[in-house]
Amino acid sequence: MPRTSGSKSKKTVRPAKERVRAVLTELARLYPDAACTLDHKGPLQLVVATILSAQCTDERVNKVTPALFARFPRAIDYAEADIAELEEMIRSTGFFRNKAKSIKGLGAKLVEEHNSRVPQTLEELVKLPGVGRKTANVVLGDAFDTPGITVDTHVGRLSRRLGFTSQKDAVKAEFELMEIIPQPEWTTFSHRMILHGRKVCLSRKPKCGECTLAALCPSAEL
DNA sequence: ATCCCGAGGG
DNA sequence: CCCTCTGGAT
Repeated sequence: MPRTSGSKSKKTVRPAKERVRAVLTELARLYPDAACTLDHKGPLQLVVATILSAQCTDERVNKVTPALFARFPRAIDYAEADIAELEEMIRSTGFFRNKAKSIKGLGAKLVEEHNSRVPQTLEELVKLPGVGRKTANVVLGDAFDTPGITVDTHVGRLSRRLGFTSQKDAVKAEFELMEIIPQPEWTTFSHRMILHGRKVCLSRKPKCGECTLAALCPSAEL
């Protein structure tokens, strides 16, 4: 079915290719070693850490995961976990009841349907309890080396400020970004945008004065 | 008061 | 589309 002229879907004006390239180059210079900042070993720990990271800083997640991973090393351990104990161990990350239920359900589903392994496709990952598109992309990129753009709060905000997209919807933004960012750079792009969002392009008070992307940024206020 | 690497449900 | 779930930091 062809798209009719009356479509109300908003299409972001595509940014100039040279400007996109210049932003990517500067991000690479600023954050050459950008990588996942959630402490983890292996896909299972990464999924759990990423579920915990919802509306919570990575720093705080990293404070609860050592004890958590030691207490529940395998998928079956989460599946059999006492929900109250699990809740208590992750309480400080917020949304602890939802997260505990998700993680226990995650363990159960991995055992029952995935041979206790974390699946490696977006479609399967998204069907796991507590795993949405953002979490799935993190796992694909950081555990399975599959390119993916993780549109979290930072990537969404910075992409809009940079004029890379106007979409507030994370999935729409992700698709628009995939069209302007070369695929091999999707994962590092996400990490670099997140780091820049945490250090410079802050949500409330962006530090445009000390931002080396300001000359390339249509939202910069100096 | 607002934000942090969201997801699920109505 | 909206709302709710939660604690910690600024």
